[in-house]
Amino acid sequence: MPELPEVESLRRGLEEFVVGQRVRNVEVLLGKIVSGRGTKRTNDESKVKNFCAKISGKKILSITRRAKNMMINLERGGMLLVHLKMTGQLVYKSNKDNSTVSGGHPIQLSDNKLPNKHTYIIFTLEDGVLYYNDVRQFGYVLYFDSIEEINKLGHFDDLGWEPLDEGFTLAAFTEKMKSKKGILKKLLLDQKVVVGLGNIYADEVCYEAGVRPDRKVETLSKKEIQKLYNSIIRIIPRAIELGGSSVADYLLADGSRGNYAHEHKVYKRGGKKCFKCGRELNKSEVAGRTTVYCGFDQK
DNA sequence: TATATTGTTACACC
DNA sequence: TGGTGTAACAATAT
Repeated sequence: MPELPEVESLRRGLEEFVVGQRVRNVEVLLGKIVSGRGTKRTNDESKVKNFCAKISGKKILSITRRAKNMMINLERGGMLLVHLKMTGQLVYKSNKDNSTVSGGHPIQLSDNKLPNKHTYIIFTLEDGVLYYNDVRQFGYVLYFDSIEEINKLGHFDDLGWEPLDEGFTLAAFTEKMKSKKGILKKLLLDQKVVVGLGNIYADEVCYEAGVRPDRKVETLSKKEIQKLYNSIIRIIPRAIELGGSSVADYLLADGSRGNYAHEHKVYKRGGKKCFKCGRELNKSEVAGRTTVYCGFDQK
């Protein structure tokens, strides 16, 4: 489940390998991935044709990110908007040496041939191949002629603060939380408030802050809001630094696994011992999501 | 074989 | 309006 740290790690890795390369060829193996967002997508042949035609021959200028969206910026203003949703992967494999990518990091794909049955887009670049894989097919890779075209969709309109941006201050966060009601975890998962948290980091943030994820926001003290804020701005960069969380269907740009999973304190640890007090961690459903917290250390 | 899983959107409901 | 809950998307692990 790529959340912000995973997307940012992938962005940084890919940037290093593919920026400056020209796209030689594009092959789309599942049309719906490139034909829209949401649940009403279809395999639209004309959209697929347009997608390939617009991208082929263009040089990759940069890769940027907004929330969990990645933008692969092409020549003449064109760009790809990539959302991995839950199981999307972008894997770059260098032609120069099948076992390595630039930078010398080993690519751990020897027993994981590409393309595989979940490969839906193949971008052939000058020095390698970029694969889009997506087991559950919820993600998308869309082409736009300009950022204005994306903005027209209102795609980014409702996104809240980037947790790493200067605008995300304690004062602003506090004010926002004070204006809200409802379940804390729901607010943390709400991309309209702060972007980038998903089910893993929402639980991790609550644990580190010592606040139960099922607390009502309106009952939070100023100090608790501050703890939550501090946890967000500490955990997100730390996770990026470690290359994101390793989950079963997520790989880094170089094919390796992220290392943040080793630091998960609660995610996937329901029933296991709390690292602080040794008591059994509580697993339940909060805001419609599987949630793990310590009933003793989190108030 | 049934169930849990999860990012996001759509939509019904109060 | 704001907040809640659920379905949908799809395939896999358990």
